Amino acid sequence: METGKQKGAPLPTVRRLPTYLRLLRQMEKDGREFVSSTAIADELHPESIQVRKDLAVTGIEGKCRVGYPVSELIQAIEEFLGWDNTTDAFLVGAGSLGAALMGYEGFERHGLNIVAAFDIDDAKVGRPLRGKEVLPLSKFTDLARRMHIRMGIIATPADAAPSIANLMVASGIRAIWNFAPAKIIVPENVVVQNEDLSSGLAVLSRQLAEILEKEGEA
Amino acid sequence: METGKQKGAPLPTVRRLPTYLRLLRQMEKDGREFVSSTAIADELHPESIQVRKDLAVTGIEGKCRVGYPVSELIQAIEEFLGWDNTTDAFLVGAGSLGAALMGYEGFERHGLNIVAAFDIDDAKVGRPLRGKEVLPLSKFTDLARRMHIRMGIIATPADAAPSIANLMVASGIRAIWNFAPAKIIVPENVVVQNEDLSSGLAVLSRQLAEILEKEGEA
DNA sequence: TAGATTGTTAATCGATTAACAATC
DNA sequence: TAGATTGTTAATCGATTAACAATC
Repeated sequence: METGKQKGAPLPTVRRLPTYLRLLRQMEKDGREFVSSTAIADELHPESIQVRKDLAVTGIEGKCRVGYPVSELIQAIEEFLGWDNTTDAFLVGAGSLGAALMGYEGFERHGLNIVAAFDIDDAKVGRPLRGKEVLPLSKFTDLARRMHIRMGIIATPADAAPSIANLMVASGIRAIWNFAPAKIIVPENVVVQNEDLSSGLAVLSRQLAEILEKEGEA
Repeated sequence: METGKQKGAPLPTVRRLPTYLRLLRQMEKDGREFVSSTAIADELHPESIQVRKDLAVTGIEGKCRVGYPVSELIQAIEEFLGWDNTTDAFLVGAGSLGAALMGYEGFERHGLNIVAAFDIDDAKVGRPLRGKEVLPLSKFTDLARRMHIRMGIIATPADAAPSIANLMVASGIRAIWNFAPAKIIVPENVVVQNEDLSSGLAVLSRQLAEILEKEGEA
């Protein structure tokens, strides 16, 4: 019996896998059967050694002088990420961000299927959002239980996020994708991925300030 | 004369600064004048030492037995990130993601002002998006030059992203916030921040798969 | 065979965490 | 003073990169 998270693949590796997957699918479509780590690196990062280390987590072995079998690699990455089966998800917050997420075509390729959207605002309930009816929040728990929903997406304003998270946990949700800039607290057996836009903007703003500063000096 | 990026603050620290900023602004509103690293850590992460290390990059010194001056810290973080002045940005791609970004209220607090949206699709041009008219892509360069726009946001489908990036660079844009899942190539004096949703989803999916697997075994 | 490529083992690098002296 | 808190210096940890033997 293990306690805590048993060390699997490094997190940065997991984050890079979707990029490999995208490239590999393109290559498969182009009829390519094998690809070397250097060929992948040429397209994505400069270092092939990182590609080999990353791909090692899938368990797929490459062939000397030939490279990795493209189709097997695709399958293995999908399986590793749990993207080989579709995961149904409920989304809360039928605002513009919610609409964008509902409409994102890429998710189906990632095994994600947002089956329903909920909102606490009666004005939004009942109206269709991206072809699906927006449901009242009061129906969340019952539906989530009946449909065995495991994943929840929070696209509400920040102040609503903590209580929505509680609702999700109470409804049997085990993974929460949180787009609200708020801390949410969940039990040990629930996982959270925070998607905070301001982090990325901070990095970009800082870098922009740096290059402009440098040029100002020069 | 330095070549390459001169080592500033660690990237993870920069990514955490907006979270501190949010908390500090709340505390300022509550009338708090000083805050200790342990008090911040209690709200955000478990370790106060990381807070102290992170805040050190701002140059603000705390007082023993008292903590850090809240208002000074807010100002210093804003200045560090270049959020003390407003940055005007152009957005390309007037789809649902573009609409969500245009409408995100949080950006004004981060010194970001999306002043115009562009689209290559004539059907979208002319119609208002979040209160601003959508302009034809053909006007991008001229307007960007005249308004001295430094930041561009790509919210187009993946296949359009590389050429939009080229357009932005040619128009004097120096920082690109890329929401399309595509690699874009820019010259050395331009910075890019890729915001790839699939990375976050990969982490979440993998973790969900792990906990469900673990329970299945148990 | 020669050479390209993988995968393993070791070295480096950077960030986090720990220890502790300094200070009010 | 005693104790809380900072900031510095050192230790640990984890990821990336390098070196190189194994293989086809």
